[in-house]
Amino acid sequence: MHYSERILGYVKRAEQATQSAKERALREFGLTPAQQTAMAILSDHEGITGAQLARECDVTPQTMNSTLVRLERRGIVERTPHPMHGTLVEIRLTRAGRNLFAAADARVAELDAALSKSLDDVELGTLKELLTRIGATAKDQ
Amino acid sequence: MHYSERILGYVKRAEQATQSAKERALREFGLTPAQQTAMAILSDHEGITGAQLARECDVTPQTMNSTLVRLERRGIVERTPHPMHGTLVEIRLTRAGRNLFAAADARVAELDAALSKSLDDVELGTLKELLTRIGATAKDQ
DNA sequence: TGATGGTTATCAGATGGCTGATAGTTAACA
DNA sequence: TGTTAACTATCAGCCATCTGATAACCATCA
Repeated sequence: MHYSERILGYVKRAEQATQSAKERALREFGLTPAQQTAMAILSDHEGITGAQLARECDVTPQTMNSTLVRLERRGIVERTPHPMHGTLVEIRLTRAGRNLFAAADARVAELDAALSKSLDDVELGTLKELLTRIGATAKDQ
Repeated sequence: MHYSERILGYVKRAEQATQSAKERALREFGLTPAQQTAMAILSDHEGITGAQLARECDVTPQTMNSTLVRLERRGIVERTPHPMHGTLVEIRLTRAGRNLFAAADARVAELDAALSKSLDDVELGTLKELLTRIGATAKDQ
């Protein structure tokens, strides 16, 4: 199989194109795709820890920590030591963070809708299913 | 649409899982996915320039340059000034680079075959087509 | 001829991802 | 009780990627 026809390449190219579109959409908010993803999880899980957030975003705790440092510097999230547990640090969106997220997420939702419109409903479901299956297979390798 | 059901996320997760599998497969050769991709193009395009290689790999010339610096340091590629054109630099795999690529690419082909086996032939074709379409739509955004 | 614009290579600096390592905390159990 | 195992946070360093900037070169055409 020539490398240009490998499924690995198809997935890679599609991801590059879609994430790049997401990056362009987020630029006006000063956010990167990774930051927006972390904020989306945070908006659903008040007071989550960094390690849990990393698992939800499917990155390492170290990667998540570096993202959080940047978001904290800008006053988008705040980290407070857990009241009972000595090691844990609870993470929350600040008020400014919630406002920024609401605006940015609406823009991302708009992009996602535009992407989805290039496929009909059946195709969209098929694509999600096939991507899930091939992702699961990859994890077993 | 809740963020967990967005097509952006499905593509991202699948890419992360498959590229991570590729990274694990390449580790024994001391190569990263980006390096292997550049070597694959080089093996097909003897004497290509950095800018052309960047376009083929769909990255910026700067990104490709940093990858080439690393490959050159390890004696995997060589860069020689174009005989006629003053600015251009021709890039080639060295003999060692060709040998390394042959071994590493066989391993990647094996991984790709394993991933492909989780789908039947029709599904594989469908996946490629849908990924191509959604990627093209993303580029228009 | 010479100026303009497009291409190439490459430096610098930021971000996000990884692995490896360290230190502290908690929980479980012999 | 004390030790061990697991988890958490975080530092350091590497790689890949981007944007922005610079310098050199080439081609075209007024």
